[in-house]
Amino acid sequence: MMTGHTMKLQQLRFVSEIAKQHLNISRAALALHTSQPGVSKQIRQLEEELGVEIFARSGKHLSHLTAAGETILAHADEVLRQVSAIKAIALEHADKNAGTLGIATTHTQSRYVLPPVIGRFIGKFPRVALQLHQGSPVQISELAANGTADFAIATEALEQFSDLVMMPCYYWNRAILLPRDHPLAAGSTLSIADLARFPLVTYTFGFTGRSRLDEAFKQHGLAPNVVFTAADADVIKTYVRLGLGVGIVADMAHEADKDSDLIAIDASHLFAPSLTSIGFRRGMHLRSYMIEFIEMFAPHLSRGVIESCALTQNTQERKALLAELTVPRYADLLTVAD
Amino acid sequence: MMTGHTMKLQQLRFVSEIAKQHLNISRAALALHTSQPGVSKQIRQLEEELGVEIFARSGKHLSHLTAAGETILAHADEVLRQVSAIKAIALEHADKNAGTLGIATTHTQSRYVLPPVIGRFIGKFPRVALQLHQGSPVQISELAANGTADFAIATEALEQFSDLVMMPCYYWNRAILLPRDHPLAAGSTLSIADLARFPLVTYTFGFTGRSRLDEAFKQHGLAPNVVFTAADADVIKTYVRLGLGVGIVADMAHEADKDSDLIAIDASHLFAPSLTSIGFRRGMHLRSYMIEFIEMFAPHLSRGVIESCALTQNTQERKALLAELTVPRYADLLTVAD
DNA sequence: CGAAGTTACGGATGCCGTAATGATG
DNA sequence: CATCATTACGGCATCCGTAACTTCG
Repeated sequence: MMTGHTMKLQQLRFVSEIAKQHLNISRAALALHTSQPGVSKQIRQLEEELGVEIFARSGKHLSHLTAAGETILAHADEVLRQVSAIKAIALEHADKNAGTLGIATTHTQSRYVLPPVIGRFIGKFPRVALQLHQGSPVQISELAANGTADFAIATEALEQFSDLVMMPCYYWNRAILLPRDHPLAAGSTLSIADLARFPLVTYTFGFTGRSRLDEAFKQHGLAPNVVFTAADADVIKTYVRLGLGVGIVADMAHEADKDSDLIAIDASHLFAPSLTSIGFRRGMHLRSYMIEFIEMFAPHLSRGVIESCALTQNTQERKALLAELTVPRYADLLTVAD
Repeated sequence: MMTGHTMKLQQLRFVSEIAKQHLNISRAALALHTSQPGVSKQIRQLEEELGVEIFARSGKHLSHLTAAGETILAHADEVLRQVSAIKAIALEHADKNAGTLGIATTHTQSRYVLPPVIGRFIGKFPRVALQLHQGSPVQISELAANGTADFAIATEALEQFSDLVMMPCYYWNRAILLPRDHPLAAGSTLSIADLARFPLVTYTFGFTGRSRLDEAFKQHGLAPNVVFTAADADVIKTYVRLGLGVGIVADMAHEADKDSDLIAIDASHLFAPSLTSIGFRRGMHLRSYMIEFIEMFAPHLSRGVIESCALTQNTQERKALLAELTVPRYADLLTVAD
């Protein structure tokens, strides 16, 4: 018989993973829990069947994707997306209300914003196992993009991943936290210049809208004296309490009851608002409880809008869809929820 | 080890083909050149792996698709489209200018319209093997939809197939063909009523815009006396020459030189114009010579427009794209070509 | 020499085809 | 009883993992 060698899904997985692993077959094999030689051979078989090289070799290394490979990769990824959609659909129909939900997000979200949402969620979907992954915005994006998590929720650096569909959830701003005996606690309305005069304690760069903060100072030609940074507000508050400096945190992080020993001053007149978004892989099948989660988290995102976004290939169209939404501010969400 | 049973492309092919064959596994097996038991078993395995029934069984028959099956089918079809795109891409890169081009069309097109186009095409692409499939409009659609042909070119009944992307090529109308000694040959401008008074020879219903013709008579409350119908204009002309009646054929079918023994009268004032379109499977990868073929056939369709249409999922958007085109009349195409 | 890809080989999985069985109208 | 799906079974391809080889920096 002829060596018909009909294309296999595995082979497409291999192609995709090799590309994802920067053309390193060994890494790809590792990531897919299989052997290097197996991957290598399947790739060669696929290339033989297609009659085209997908990867260009220089010596014993894969140097780059060929032109054909570039295009094939895009289609292979699409195939894999569809396949995982099929699996998700099957789960959906096997049991609408059971499954898993992986959320990758930052400390701010998981510590302050998500608890009430997740509380309601597990109340309604007790048989959905929740996994919370915490990390930097970049890590979060990767977790969502590679399927470790279903959703990414964060404020910064998520738009870069073209594989992710991002939807706006709410605008928020900062709160200034002061010890009760701090000089600024007495003053009237705060200015950027006031802040620049004191040591500051805030988020590490890349976290929770830190870049917006820097912009504001820069616009006024001021250099903030940031003496301490942390990735999470709990740590920041601790150091504010020690008198190390003035805390600038997301307003979500201020808890009136537990932080009553600190003075909190709204700083929305000082900084441009930041936008927190939720994202998921393009073309991913959203299980119904996933959609409900989004609705709980961001009530202005309705099932219809979400599904349209999930299906729309074109980034421009998606933007148009989303532009019609009225995105709430976090403070307003709170009053509604209570 | 667990029986992991990873989903196979074959299984998706089976699902798709069974659905296409009206839920008849035997037919599907036949169509895919394999055995019924094999197909049956693979389907069960897939269903087992997914944990969902795709097909609902009533006794020993597949009665319908389950809800899950409906959705899964759509994704399976998409996977298969992508896979065939990958194959086409490979061919494309293996040799840009070699391959095959299957065109399914009617007699009118293949006999009168296509010859000059195909002449130019094989001049430019001598290493592309051309296959011309002839059939009724419905057959043509099926040939294109199931991949036997790459293109469908026809006037009627192509819009129904949601799997096909149709693009308008040209408007055309009818010519009246008369023997030189026919009474109508002497008269001035012809009317529908004139035609109704004589026996007519024209296309069989369902071919080459026949329905437009019937409409015109019906609008005037007239019943045409169609004494003979054929699927092709050559046959019609033959019978006109025998004096059997007045011929009504597509204007493309009138050849001034070869039909000089007949009187030809333009009938565009009597009938509404018909539109000939070219179509291909949605999402199909168009090889570059295929795009050039379309450009040769319908110069107003540029590569950019064609590719946009091929990629656009949404039917509405496609309509919008096409609405901006100026579709020429066949007669005008001729003068440009010469 | 270390890291990475390819070749060689053996075992086990699993696909497919033939034949037999069961169910349905 | 004819049609169609499922079960049973055996052969054969092929996929994968281990081990040895090669090539490049």
